[in-house]
Amino acid sequence: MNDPKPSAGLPARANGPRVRFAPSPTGFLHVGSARTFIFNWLFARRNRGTMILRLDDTDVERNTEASVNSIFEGLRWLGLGWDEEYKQSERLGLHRQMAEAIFQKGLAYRDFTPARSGESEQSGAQGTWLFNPGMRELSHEESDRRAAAGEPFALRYRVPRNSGREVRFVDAVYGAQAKLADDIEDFALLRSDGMPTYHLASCADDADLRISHIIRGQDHLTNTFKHILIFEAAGATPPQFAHLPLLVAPDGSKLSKRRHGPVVSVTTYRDAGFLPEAFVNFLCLLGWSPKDNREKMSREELVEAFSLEGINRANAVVNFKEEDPFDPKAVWLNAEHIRGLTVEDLSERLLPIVRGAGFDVDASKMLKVTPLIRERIKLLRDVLTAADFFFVGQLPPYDPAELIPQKGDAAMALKVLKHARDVLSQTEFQHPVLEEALRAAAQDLGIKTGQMFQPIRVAVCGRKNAPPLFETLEVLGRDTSLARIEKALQKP
RNA sequence: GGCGCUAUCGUCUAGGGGUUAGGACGGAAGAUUCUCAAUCUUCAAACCCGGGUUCGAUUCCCGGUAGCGCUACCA
Repeated sequence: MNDPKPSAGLPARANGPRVRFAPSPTGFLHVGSARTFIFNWLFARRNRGTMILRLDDTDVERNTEASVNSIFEGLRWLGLGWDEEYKQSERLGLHRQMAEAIFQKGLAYRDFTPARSGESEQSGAQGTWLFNPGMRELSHEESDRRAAAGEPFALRYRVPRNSGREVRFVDAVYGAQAKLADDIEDFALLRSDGMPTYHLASCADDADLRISHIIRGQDHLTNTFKHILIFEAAGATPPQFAHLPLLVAPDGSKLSKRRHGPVVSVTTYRDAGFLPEAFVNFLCLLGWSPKDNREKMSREELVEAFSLEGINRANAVVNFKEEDPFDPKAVWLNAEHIRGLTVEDLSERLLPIVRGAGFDVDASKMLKVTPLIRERIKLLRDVLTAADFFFVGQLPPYDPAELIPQKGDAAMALKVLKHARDVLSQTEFQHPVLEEALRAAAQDLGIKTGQMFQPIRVAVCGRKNAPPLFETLEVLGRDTSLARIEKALQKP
């Protein structure tokens, strides 16, 4: 059921770049992860490369099936697809092989120190735990003996000490990077239960899958030095790296479910009525720019314009508020994309939402309502508040005072509605005809058109702000319109 | 603490040794209009600080500050 979907865009070339999105299934699909996926996908499509989805599920403790489902659900909604799919937990043999090879070369050592219990870390307030000489310098004999005796151990990379060695790489976004090996700790390759760590598994798979470009969050920028060391120890050529600035909350902190709630989950945007293409567009503009002032861009335009050079280096704020959970620009872009949809397309997307809310509406009715609200909704779900009166038999109660027109009184409202009833009962319910008839009616009564239309609008829609009156009447039809006017006549 | 990264309007960003520092969202005002929306016009709004280099720095260099990241047998 989780089959990779065929990707859109140019077909991949056999010798094109290979990129991967490698989420760890420990939660729902995060907006930051979605953006990373999108940038990888864009890069792959732009360069006729291959997009790979790899579940980095080596943390048995925290992985959940629900999370795997949530990630697929989110990715499916984005509708971008991928070409190959792997699960890290099914490749453990490969990881252990690489660990063993590194160990055989003497570039890693067994660490018999018992694992630190979760909380009690933060030990060396004075300095970093770079390495433990006792374990690092353990003799082969003793190391073998203790291992043979079944004592558990973690396998650690033997990072060069006092060698003056600098580990370097060139990041496509952040430029030349260098770090003294002395500042890199002896990180773990294998846990004492034999499971590979993220660093090992990730590098082993990247090498094995012939990943050419690693495009991922900037939180991995400093980890990359360790990865270079691993690739080197395994005799593999490191891929190219491109780190992405992070998405952060308005206060600059990183987005977290606990602190910021559902706005960090992709499904929240889907459920609120974002168009996937608008959401993708929005995310692209966070930390990347086409540099030509374009904002609204289609998928094709994004693919065409995308390049690593356009990626920015500073973190980007997702500008949400407590009262206003979505970034205003995301909402605006969504409205922009909605307006760009054909009536048929929009109507089809609206229908399930309207039905889901309990309204009994058929496709042809929806198709007639859609053009009246297309420019009035920002999120798909807005259809429920913008067009509800089209879908109900009876209007919910409203304040009769609303029927009174500007600079008018209850008597005028009454006069207008009575006249409207008479006119509408013998007018063809068709937009231009209705307009002509009602304008004439206003003239008859010697009032302004606004004063004429407003009471009718409220009587028929139950509110002051609504789509244009004549189109609305046409869609509503004579029976419903007259019944509602009749009902309004009982009110004041 | 150590190491690394970053710094242009409130937010997303363009730019780059000499510019009226550009665009967009949001905000304000106005036009249009049967209300709302859409659309159009206008306005307010920014180069973190301090030193250099230079005839000239927002731009280049250094320092500071602030923010973020890594510093787990998480990823």
